Amino acid sequence: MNLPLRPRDAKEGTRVSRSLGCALCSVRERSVCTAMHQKDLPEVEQRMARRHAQAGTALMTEGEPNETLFVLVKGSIRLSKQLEDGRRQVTGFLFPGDMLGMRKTQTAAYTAETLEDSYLCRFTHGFLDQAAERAPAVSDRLLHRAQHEYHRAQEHIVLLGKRIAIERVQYFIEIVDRAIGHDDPARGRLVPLPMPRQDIADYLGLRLETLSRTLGQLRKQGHLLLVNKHFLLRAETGNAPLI
Amino acid sequence: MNLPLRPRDAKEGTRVSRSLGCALCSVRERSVCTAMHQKDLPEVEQRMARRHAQAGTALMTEGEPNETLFVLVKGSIRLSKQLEDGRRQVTGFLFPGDMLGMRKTQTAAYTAETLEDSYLCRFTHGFLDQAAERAPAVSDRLLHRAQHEYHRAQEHIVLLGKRIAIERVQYFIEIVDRAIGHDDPARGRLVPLPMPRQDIADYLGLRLETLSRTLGQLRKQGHLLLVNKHFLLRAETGNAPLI
DNA sequence: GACCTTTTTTGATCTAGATCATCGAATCCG
DNA sequence: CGGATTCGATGATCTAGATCAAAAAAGGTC
Repeated sequence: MNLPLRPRDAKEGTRVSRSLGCALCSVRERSVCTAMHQKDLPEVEQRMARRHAQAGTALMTEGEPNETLFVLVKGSIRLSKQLEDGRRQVTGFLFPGDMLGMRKTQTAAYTAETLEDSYLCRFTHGFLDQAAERAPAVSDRLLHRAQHEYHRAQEHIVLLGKRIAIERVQYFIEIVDRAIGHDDPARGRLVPLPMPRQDIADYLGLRLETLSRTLGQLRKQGHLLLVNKHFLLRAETGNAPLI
Repeated sequence: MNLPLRPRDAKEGTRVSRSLGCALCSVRERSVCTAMHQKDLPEVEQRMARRHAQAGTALMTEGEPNETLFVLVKGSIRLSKQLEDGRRQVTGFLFPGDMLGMRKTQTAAYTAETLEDSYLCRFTHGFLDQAAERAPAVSDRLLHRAQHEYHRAQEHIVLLGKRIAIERVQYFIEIVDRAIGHDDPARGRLVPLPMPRQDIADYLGLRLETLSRTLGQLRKQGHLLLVNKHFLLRAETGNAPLI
């Protein structure tokens, strides 16, 4: 089978990212930037910092202060919280268009780390406050995204509180598929899984072994095809098994 | 034992609520209102609606539009989400000072119902937008509370994903104790539980029977004293068992 | 107060998923 | 390239909490 390569080539990424101004940004309509006045974009471009972050970069650390808002342009981020005794819960994943650090905080509630080489735009909250004064839609946009995160968290709560293992795994694949998006029709139903199995298990409240067994079960039942560690192919919804 | 009565008498409640203006409101500093200009309070008082809601009133329904922001002044609220097949997950509880409906929505993500007779202040989002233009702190306040809800949801995710039954129950008592607060020193470590056991179980991702057994276990071990269905007395932290 | 309904507690048993253990497959690196 | 290391899959067994069943309390009603 001919696998599409993940577009993670750093050099190409850099070029693309630098060549596109805000006006052409692929995630503009999902982020705060959409709320800023068109005429302010040049200043926005000047005041914000574009940043390439290698896989594994901590953007925010539980318990430490955070001063900046990040807009994830390309890549993916893992959010997690640590228990006193070392148990770790992954509380969410962020994909292109998602934002991080909607509000300045003294002690961040969670840790955020890139899962793969990623591109981000950074804004200081000082700049955002100014922007909000000129365009009140900026505040609304931040509130909108915060609310959105809250609703995702509530779905996660339902998942952990009420769903059995196989439902959790299916729902997770659904989420990633929707988040990474059908914007590329050539991609078909190929779902990328940029995170290791342990992260998925820690997100789903399952042990690694249970996740592995459940994925195996879904594969045997023809619901999906595990292409490799980082890609799976979903079967058509309904009952047409793959292969 | 001499139990303090729950202050749920509707007539008394009404009198208290009506006699206090915003300036004397017990939850003002926790809600949006703290962000409004002092001189605007008379208009705020005129434009908002005070409301007494009986136990069991639905303030917001999953899937239906919501136009108003509520500030809970007295009482408690249950937030829940329903699965297709009827399974229900309680996603949160609100206590005095908490807010609901930070943003106007076409389809609410969850249902909110009062657990006991409660007092609320209602604001239309139209009014809030005006207030935000005059005082930008209003927007920030809403964002702050939305963020706060998100962080609570993340704690809930950790609870459901990583904690065992006894930890969940202890953590829940801790939350309620902190939320309903130590503002009344005479109350001591008496924790009110305004919700039925089934709601607590549905919040904790446990079956009713498991919750009941776990509470029994904590009681036997001397960590708490079940005073009656709606009140329990916590032992001092550490190891001094009650009784 | 006696009767009925609802809520909570307690008991007996079962099972989904955890835990422990091993093996195979990628990935890394000199 | 080959050995080391990390990551994922699979097998055997165990257990926390679910499920099924029933009794005991707590409320409500006439």
